[in-house]
Amino acid sequence: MNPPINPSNARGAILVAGTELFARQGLAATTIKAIAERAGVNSALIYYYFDDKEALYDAVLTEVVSRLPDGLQAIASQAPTPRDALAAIIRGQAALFLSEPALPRLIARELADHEAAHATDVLQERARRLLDLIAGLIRAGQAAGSFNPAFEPELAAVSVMSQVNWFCIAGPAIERILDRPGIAKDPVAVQKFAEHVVQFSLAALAPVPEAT
Amino acid sequence: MNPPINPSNARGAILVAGTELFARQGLAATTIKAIAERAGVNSALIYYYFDDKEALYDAVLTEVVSRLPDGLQAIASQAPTPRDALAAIIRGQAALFLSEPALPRLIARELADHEAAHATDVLQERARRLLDLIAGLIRAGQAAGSFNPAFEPELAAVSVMSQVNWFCIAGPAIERILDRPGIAKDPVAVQKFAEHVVQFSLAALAPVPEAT
DNA sequence: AAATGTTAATTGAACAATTAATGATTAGAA
DNA sequence: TTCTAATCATTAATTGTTCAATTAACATTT
Repeated sequence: MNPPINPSNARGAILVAGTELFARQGLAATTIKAIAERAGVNSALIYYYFDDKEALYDAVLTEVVSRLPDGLQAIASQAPTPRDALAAIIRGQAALFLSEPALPRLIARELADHEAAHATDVLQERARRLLDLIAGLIRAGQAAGSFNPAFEPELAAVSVMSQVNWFCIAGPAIERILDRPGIAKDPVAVQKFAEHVVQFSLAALAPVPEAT
Repeated sequence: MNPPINPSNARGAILVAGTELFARQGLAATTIKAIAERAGVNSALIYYYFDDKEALYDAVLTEVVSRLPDGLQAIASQAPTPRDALAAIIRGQAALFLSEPALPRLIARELADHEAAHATDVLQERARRLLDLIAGLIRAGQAAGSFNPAFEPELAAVSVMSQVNWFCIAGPAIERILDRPGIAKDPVAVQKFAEHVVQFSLAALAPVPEAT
């Protein structure tokens, strides 16, 4: 149904250019002319393929989101225990942000623009499935005695996801603040942080050992 | 040095209107005319008080940030233990976002715009102080044996802060996804989540009880 | 108190540049 | 030929910004 985006044809080039510019500058600050120039295309051609600027923005957003692999459900169900499943999801989410560099910035903009939300449905549906998956996993782990039942599963799921999400969205700022250049875009460093999140989250969810 | 912003004079009204509109729509999507109308002021007056649109944006950003109470350092040093200090900081950060509703959205935009960053210095300096404070606290707790020394203090600090930050920035989306309206703006609900973050983070940082 | 001069605050009108969007038109392929 | 893909030229509206002119505020002198 969705032909894979091909930058060598005009429509694909427009989508690619739009993705980069919208991610970098946002909807309002990005001009149709700039997208056309970057795509090596006449600006009127954009209106041949898309209704208007907003429609192109929506198309970019859904394109980026739908290009993401969504095997997280499968990955989780393959894992032997809730702990392993959770770890795999965290690693997978980090890999996902690495695979699509425009994603964190587009998400940050959508969050800030939540009133004039654009392609919220597709983005939000994905987020919902992910949160439900994690919350269910935590619930299962609690029932099995491998997670601390004191936590509300939904809130704990937010805690888990927020770490990777925030790290990727605030990446450039974190690089400067911690004075560790590359930590947010270097795949090794990102995966290392994901590993830290795994340890941190599993430690948080660990059942309390019959404390006094 | 900074007279408190007074919405009853023109300059203050412009700053207030600018804060709301910039937070809601961003720099490029917000027009000078819209700010002037909202402030009940002629649009040319904006150029009497500020050099240009960007200067107004910078002024808004520094205004919002500098209005924030920054007693976190004091709060932390008053706490008897690193655990208490960390808990107080988490609660304080949540209260801070509640006190300044425009802040999370402005931050999200600055993060997305990090190349064309505007008033990064003032915002970043605050973030740096906060992260350093937390990392130092974690280090101290590790040295005292009350925190698990396996964690890198800086990364653990990011993990702690990211939860509240993400919750406040992604608030409206979380409301819809979890189908819990009000959870992101209702002070009680936000403080409840902050309490969850305290429990989650302290559990994560707890020293391991001599496991096999 | 009244009048005056001086500075600050505010406005209306206009400008130049940019922008999104259209419609007519043309090259190329099926 | 007929349909798709692409360009050119243009438009109509918006935008940030400036500037001269006007009003309000205020201290000083009469």
